[in-house]
Amino acid sequence: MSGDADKRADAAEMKLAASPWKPFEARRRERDVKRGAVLRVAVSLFLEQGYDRTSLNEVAERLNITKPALYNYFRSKEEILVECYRLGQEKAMAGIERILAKPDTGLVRLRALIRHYCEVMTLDFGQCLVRVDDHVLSAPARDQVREGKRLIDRYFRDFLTSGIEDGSIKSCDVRLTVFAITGAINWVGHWYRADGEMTAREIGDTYAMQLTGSLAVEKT
Amino acid sequence: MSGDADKRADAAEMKLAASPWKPFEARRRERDVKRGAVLRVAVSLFLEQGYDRTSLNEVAERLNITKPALYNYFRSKEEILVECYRLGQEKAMAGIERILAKPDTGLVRLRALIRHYCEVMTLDFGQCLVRVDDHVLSAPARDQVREGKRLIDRYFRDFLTSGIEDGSIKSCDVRLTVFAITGAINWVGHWYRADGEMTAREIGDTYAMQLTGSLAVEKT
Amino acid sequence: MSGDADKRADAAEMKLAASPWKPFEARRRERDVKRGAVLRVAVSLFLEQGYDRTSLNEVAERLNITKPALYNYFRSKEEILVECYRLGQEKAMAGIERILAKPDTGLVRLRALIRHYCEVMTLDFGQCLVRVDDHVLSAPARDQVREGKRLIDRYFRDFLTSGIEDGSIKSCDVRLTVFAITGAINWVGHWYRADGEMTAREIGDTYAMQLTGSLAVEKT
Amino acid sequence: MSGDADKRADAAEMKLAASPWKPFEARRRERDVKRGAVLRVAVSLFLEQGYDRTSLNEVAERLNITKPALYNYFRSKEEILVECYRLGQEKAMAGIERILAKPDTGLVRLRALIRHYCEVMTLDFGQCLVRVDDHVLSAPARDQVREGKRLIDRYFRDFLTSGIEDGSIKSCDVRLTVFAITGAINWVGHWYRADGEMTAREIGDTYAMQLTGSLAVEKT
DNA sequence: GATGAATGAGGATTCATTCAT
DNA sequence: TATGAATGAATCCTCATTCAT
Repeated sequence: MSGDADKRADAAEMKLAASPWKPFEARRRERDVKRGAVLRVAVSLFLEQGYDRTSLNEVAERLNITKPALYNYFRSKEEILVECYRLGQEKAMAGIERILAKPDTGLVRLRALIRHYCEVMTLDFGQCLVRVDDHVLSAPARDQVREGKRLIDRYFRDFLTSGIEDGSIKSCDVRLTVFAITGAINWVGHWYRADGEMTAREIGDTYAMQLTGSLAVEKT
Repeated sequence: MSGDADKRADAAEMKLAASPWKPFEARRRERDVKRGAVLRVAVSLFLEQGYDRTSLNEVAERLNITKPALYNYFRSKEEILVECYRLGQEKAMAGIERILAKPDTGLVRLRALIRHYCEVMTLDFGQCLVRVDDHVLSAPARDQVREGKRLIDRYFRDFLTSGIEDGSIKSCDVRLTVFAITGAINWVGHWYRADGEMTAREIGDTYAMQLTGSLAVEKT
Repeated sequence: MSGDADKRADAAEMKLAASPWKPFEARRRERDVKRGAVLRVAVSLFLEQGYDRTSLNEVAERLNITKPALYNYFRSKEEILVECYRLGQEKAMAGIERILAKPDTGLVRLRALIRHYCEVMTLDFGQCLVRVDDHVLSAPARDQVREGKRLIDRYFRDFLTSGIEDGSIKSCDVRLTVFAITGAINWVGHWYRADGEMTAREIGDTYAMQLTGSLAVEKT
Repeated sequence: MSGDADKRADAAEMKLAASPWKPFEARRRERDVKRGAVLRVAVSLFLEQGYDRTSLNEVAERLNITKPALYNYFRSKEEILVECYRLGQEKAMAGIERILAKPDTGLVRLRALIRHYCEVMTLDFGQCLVRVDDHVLSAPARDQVREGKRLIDRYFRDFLTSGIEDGSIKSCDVRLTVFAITGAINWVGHWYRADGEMTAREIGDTYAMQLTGSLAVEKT
């Protein structure tokens, strides 16, 4: 029965026994796990109490480590927040890439984006994007974060514009319309409760239709 | 009948009219002016840099006074912020009262409220409502502020509901719809620039129609 | 019926009517009354909360005036305290002078002083002497106050010494004995309560005998 | 039998014995030493200048550290003072326990307590009990401190009472007598100078006899 | 990798005191 | 004489960050 599997286990054991240093890969993995844990705890506290009111001590305490230990994973408190923002934007971008992967009318894409973004807004990292004021960041970090936000915003605009061009969406003031849509769905990040009556999916589906209701060109 | 006594009374009245009251009134007026100036400077800095990043020193400096002088007008930094919130809410409520003053359908009222709220969102005190995270407040102050926010929200809900009842608005998920509308117009507070291409009025007019576009019952 | 009384009233009225300035004497008297009121309120607060924890604002508030008004009667907070000390010492000295006025043995005088000092310790100004730490004073003021305390202490010592000389008191370590006596009666200032079970007089009578019990030369 | 495994275990044990425990113990010890140093410096300054006039900066300066470093050892200035009080009370209680350890008449015990308490009054932490006004403490801290004072006072009362019961002390007004005794010896904390002519022991011996002179039942 | 200790910077708040009115 | 306003000084405390171990 035993065979390769056993051999591999043995090898692993020997390596472990032979050296107190875990294999390189494992160590990096472990490190990433811890980094992730810091971010999850941090973002949750930032949302709960605000960035400035959250001390690194509190973050560390919830992780059962000490404050300076955090500096093994992040260079500064600001870097932690920037990472939180980045993770939120990454989630958003992941969806956008999926949408871009297959050809569709602007309207369909816009609706898909709304649906996706609503789901992002139900995640801590997503809410971070709209609930933690980026004024707390230094100018360069703020610029970087805003650049990310602008990038996402541009897809809303692009999808709307291309929808008008391909005839799936009525002509309208693009800028104002995008603001209305993003405003409505950003707001989800403020009122959504995991234990509420609507799931992220339901909210997304509803808003996808409702927010584009008066934009869609009627199919005849 | 009259005589010396009267004369003395007259003299007193004149003196009273001329002097002891005016100074008092003037004093109070001057005080209120200064209080107002503090609030205007403060809210502007809060929006610019965030509440926690704004020190009372900065506020005082811009007013050409010293930090402790602020304590003549406010008991604490928190009280300053609470007043800013209150002023924003007051502006909103003033419009609501005007709307309530004359009878109208729910749809008309809702549109009027959107228009009005958009204008509020172009004012510093209005933007304060949506751009300064109320987590910086102590629990009791926060409760008070949130109560005010809820009050305003309720009118959106009321107008929408009564619109459905009076037939001017189509049946819909009230809660979600109100969130969409308020989200969209709260967002104005984030992107509006006084030197932008659209006036407050134009934004309000556009949103009043656009955000209710798919809700309005078509007149036949 | 009326007569002198009326005339006097008239005269008073005329003076008042004729000039807004009250007669000089009356003004000084009024001023002293107010000064006294300030001191009474102040000492009471000092005892209640400690000197440093008592702000002039509190003093003023209890008098229904404003803080700067106090500066009409005193040059500084310190002066207020110094006056309180002085009044306490004055009370003590008044008794001492009465004792010195009539010839008596050292023992009788010492007992009289104990009785008297116990009563002083039941007054606010008296308690001030032992309950308000004179460290709060500037060096010169402190020296002045301490000089006063030393003066009083010296009479305890003098009476004791002369009692030994005149044979009414047994020989003993004067310094230590005086410390024991003054310690015991100063302590009254800490525990005495006006609503307690013993009157100032009873405490004084008891201590006068008890504290000199082992000192008195038995009469045969 | 044994071999490499054993050797490794031994090595581990030695390391454990030699290093991880010692550092820990040493750390804690060092920490306690520093905490103690803070308290000694603090109490000395409190006595010298009064609590409110002593800034944490001064305390830190005398220790050659910076102000915030103090917060590694104490949570607040108040906690420092409370600890000072506690140490003083601890000294007093230690003596009381020694007295309680062996059976004796009330008179003997009372005299022993007086002797002991006099010595406590020559220590900074002891003087702190009577020279630092506890009004500077917050209500809860004050209650705690006063509870400690009451505890000690009770032993004076108990010893006196039991002395009356066992016939070693004459009947007397217990409350007033205890006040006289404690007043006299608390006062030691105010006038004692380390460089004075009497040692703590001499003062204690003298007071132990003198303050109970008129109370003791004559042995026949 | 993790810790305890220490630091420097900064901020809100209090308060005695002064001054123009 | 009394007041409102303003000030400057001082204090406690918090916190991100660093460093030796």
